[in-house]
Amino acid sequence: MRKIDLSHFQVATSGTARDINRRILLNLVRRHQPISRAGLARQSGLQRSTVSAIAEQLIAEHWVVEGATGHLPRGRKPTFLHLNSDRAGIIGVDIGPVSTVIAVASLDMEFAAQESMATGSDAADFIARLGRRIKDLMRAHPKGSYEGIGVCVPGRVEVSSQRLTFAPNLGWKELDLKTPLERATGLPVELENAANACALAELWSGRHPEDVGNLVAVTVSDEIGVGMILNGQLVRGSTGVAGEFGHVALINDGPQCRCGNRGCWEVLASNSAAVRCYSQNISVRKGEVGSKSAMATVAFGDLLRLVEQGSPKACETLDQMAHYLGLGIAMLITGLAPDVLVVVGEVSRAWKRVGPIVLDVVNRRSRTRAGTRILPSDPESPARLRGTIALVLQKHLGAPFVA
Amino acid sequence: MRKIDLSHFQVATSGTARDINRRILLNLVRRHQPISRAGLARQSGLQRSTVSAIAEQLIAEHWVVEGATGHLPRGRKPTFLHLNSDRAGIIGVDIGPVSTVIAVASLDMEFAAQESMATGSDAADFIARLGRRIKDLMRAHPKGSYEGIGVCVPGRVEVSSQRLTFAPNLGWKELDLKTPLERATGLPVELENAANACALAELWSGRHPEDVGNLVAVTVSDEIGVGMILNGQLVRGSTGVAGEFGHVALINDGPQCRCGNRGCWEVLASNSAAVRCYSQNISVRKGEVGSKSAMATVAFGDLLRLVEQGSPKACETLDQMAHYLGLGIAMLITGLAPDVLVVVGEVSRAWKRVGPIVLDVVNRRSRTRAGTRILPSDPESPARLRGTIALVLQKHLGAPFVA
DNA sequence: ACGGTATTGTTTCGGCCGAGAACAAAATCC
DNA sequence: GGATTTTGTTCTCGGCCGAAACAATACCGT
Repeated sequence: MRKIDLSHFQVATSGTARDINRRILLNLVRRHQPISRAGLARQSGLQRSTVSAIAEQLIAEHWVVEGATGHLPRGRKPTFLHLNSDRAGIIGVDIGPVSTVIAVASLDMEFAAQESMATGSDAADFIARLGRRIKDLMRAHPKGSYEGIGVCVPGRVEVSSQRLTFAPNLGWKELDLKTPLERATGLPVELENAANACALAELWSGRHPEDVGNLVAVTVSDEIGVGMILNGQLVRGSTGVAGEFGHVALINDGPQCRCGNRGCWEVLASNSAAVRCYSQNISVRKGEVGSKSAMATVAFGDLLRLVEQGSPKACETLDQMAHYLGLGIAMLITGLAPDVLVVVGEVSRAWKRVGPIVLDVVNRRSRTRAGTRILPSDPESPARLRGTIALVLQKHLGAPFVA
Repeated sequence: MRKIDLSHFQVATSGTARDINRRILLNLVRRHQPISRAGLARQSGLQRSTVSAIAEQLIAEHWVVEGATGHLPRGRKPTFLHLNSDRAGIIGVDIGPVSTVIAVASLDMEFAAQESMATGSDAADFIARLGRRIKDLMRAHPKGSYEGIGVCVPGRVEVSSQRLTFAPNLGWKELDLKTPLERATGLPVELENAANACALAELWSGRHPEDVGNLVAVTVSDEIGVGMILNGQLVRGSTGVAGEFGHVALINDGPQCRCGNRGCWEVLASNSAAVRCYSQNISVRKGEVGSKSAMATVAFGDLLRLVEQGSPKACETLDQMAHYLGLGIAMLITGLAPDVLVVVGEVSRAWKRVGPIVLDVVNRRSRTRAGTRILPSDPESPARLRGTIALVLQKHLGAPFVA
């Protein structure tokens, strides 16, 4: 039960009931399609007359379409309803430190096109180029209409103004991406942090059969980000800085983190932490401590390849990374007890090796396992990008804001 | 924006709009009383006619009463509306390991009576005694009617069945308190974990001028519990086991915790941790390591008294406890970025000493302070008990569940 | 003193919406 | 071919909000 926020509430008007039931039916169609009007009435508890009226609206707006007629042992044939996934397209933009991916998806979250461009350090220039690329992409993939643009960034987004407030990896700070992009494209823009986007992707794309209301996404790259969905909705904190569990110190007197602390989860279990650890490992071997050349040559992808080839040093490094990953994950599970925890990032490619170690640590660490399923994100499917689509999708499929 | 849970949703009926607006108006009366109907219309954005209709209902049900008429420079005198705090009473029950407190409160969360009884280890006997005491208390304080009973326990409550599933301190396990108590008293019973109750207490009792939507309560006793309110609502996790941050390991190779881990926050910063530390401290002094007699004599309250008297050993112990408290609080602030974090428990009595240490640790630890205010709970006002009242109150004042 | 004006609270009407019942349509079974 | 069953539509009723008109008070300036 939520407390009503008296500085930001929404009264009910005569159209509120319709809005609520409309969204419920749209979700039921999405989940159970193909489904008849009578089926919807059974599933929802609404009267068939009400369902028919709402269905008529949804069909008129092309959200759903009538499909084949079904077949029953008795009685009149039902006409099935489907979600009209081609009603409109959604643009997803995943801004990374070096390159930015732009994609077109349909309402069923399937991608129709995908291309990438350099990010660059000049923010104004980037926004201009991005706007042009998006317009070109829309022209190349005519979809009838476009619902909006979802954007994710590796940084923090201020929750009310939707401004980017903190993105050390991009070299920008205090930037308004939303307004110029909306002006350039004429579409509504939704901005979100990358880890949060991953959490949304898992929430909305049907990998989990039953509905999960509590889900945590851990993104592992050169940073560690955490996106939390609790009570079925994203937790942003009042200022948008929630989820910085990557900067919780897990051990005393650990390595120095760039946040100023020592022993942060991020400085122990991120990709760059693994690379640093590996470099030191082999440098020590070769007696060239601090050698810049050795440290610069290995990327995290290389390390994973070395593990596949059976390099003992690389395996040792990865196992240690997995151990530290487990420590942080154990913290999240004991504290938040989600139904599902997904690990996103290149490590998920080596989950056959990493997974058991993480699970072992978590089992030893968290008293009440809380039944959390720990899953690697599908490495083939772009989690962040799917999240940007979900970001736009939830405006239509999410629960309406009332009271 | 919340995702609609298709296995547990609520369609809108013709009465839904009224329910929503009614709750909003009731909250506005609570916040801004005394307030006229026209004032409510301005605050809510509803039409005066709608406000009048709803006000008529609320007055008929004695939720609000008409009070004095106001005075304006021009125009008709407004008739002020007040919350009728004596409409009904609420019973609050705070079950502790040794004693249980029962109280009667009015709708404005003011206590009219308060008494305590022994808890005991026989659960069935306890429930029977509790039921009798509540009925006696209601007879002694006739309130017209009673809205319900709020109960908090130092343990975990399964979220759907409202059964007590885990309460090591009480010696009970897997117990249904709700059903027998409802049968005995004829009132609806709401059961909740103690830390969650404290969080609710802070959320609903007007210590915070603006509405806070993100709030964390840390209860420090012989255990450490965390109650989280994010996006304006309690986070229980799907099984009701969220908030066990007390069992996150903050240092490597710390003392053994009874949960099986080492170095848990709870084993470092709880009252019993401080007592253990102090006992070891003075035992070492006196050369009687492990002496049971020395360890048994000191309670945490005694330790606080010794601090007040300026005992160096006691001060040292408390400072260390404060340091570890700060470590855990820093974790919560970096991860959850709440607006407010309240510390509940006997330590809050020594906040003048503890507070600065906690603040210092948090400032050094959390990169983005997120503007979280860290407050001690008022030691005089029973936080857990206030929470049990809030538990019942929110059924009427909380946002309705739709979609 | 008296009309003008501002404000509050009520009344009335129109429109939206869901509930429910009746009805038409369509298919199967006996 | 009629009984039965299921689907989908139509129609009426009651609940509710929005808007506007109206009644009830006050104060102010002349």
